[in-house]
Amino acid sequence: MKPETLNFFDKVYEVAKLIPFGRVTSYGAIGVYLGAARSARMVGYAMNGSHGKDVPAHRVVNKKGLLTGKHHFAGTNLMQQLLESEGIIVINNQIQDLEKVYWDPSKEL
DNA sequence: CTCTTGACTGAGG
DNA sequence: GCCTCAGCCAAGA
Repeated sequence: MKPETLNFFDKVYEVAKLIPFGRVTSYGAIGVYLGAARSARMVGYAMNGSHGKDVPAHRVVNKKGLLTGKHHFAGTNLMQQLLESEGIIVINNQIQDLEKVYWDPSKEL
């Protein structure tokens, strides 16, 4: 693994791991923190490799608090249940009180 | 190098 | 509120 390869994907995992319990963030927010503000899609794409790692991908949602990535989880509502187990209310694939649970790495770190 | 694919986002109808 | 379009950028074929 060359140092140059230690970039996007790994950084995404690092940030994801730093998400506090009971909080969520958006792909775009992570992208901004990584210096790739326009690469929100890449963040999500990177999450594809988050499997097998201790990356809480369920804490990463789109900017509207919508669980757009839930289809990548095993069950139909696994992602939602994981979030609810952390005290986050999710209704119809959308996070409630998003402002209260939102965590922006570019501001919190 | 070119083309396709996205777990995105914002603007417009 | 819903749907569509366009811009964005990295990785893989």
